[in-house]
Amino acid sequence: MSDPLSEAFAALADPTRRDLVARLTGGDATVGQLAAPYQVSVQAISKHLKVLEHAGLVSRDTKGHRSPVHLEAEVFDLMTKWIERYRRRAEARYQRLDAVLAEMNDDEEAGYRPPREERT
Amino acid sequence: MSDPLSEAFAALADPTRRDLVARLTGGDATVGQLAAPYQVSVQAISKHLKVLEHAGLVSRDTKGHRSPVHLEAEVFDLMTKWIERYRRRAEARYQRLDAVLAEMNDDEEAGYRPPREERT
DNA sequence: GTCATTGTCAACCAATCGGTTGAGGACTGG
DNA sequence: CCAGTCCTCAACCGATTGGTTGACAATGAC
Repeated sequence: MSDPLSEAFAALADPTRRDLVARLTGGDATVGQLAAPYQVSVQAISKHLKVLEHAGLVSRDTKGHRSPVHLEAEVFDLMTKWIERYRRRAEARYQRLDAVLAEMNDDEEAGYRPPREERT
Repeated sequence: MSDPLSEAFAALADPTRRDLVARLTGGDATVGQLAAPYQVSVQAISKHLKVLEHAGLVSRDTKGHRSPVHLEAEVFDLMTKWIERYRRRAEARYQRLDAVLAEMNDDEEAGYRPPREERT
């Protein structure tokens, strides 16, 4: 996968993982505590946490087992920024089309650079 | 997949699809125009657009073929709200832990409702 | 030191995904 | 009407995903 934004979005595309994140806003928790309410195996939750961790949404105090998991705010910012940028542009185009034409022409359409690097 | 938030996040987990969205902020476009810059087949892009459409990020004027695709802002809001909610809580916990304890206790931890419905 | 608890690793499985090719449907332009 | 263009549908393929079970490493309690 490799790029941070893809990993972050993919991590939150799963309802169980979103639920884990939601519950972690209530405070750090161990894997066992986190796994308890679900019907799937502890191993499955462990995998989910690994995905969230790899995406940078969550971190662990690596002190042996029983290690608490806690939320990281940083990557949320990344996503918000991406979404907000395009959302605002989409709304702008919709609501006052001509008013934003100038802005548009600056960075879009002219000299398109293929999809390898993110249009950050 | 079924739930809107999962579909939206999953749709944006792919770099090509994010790039399509980014380009559509520059204005509506046909499938052919959208597909041109990439090296993959037109059919592949058509599939990507179907995913974006199904997620509600994009809509099409169904008038036959050569139909333009355009961005929908609404679902972006959904995602932003979800992310912002937890991001803010994560930051709050991190920066001024005790100040938010009251807020936390209101809706978390007491009476956990298993993961079927989203913790909206 | 012993032993139960906690969590991860590994192998496997069915389902989904992103891509391909091939065929065909539906407009558009003459 | 006919030809060509634009797009989608269908079938297939390899890789990834979310889940399982089983084994085992490491910590904590006594």
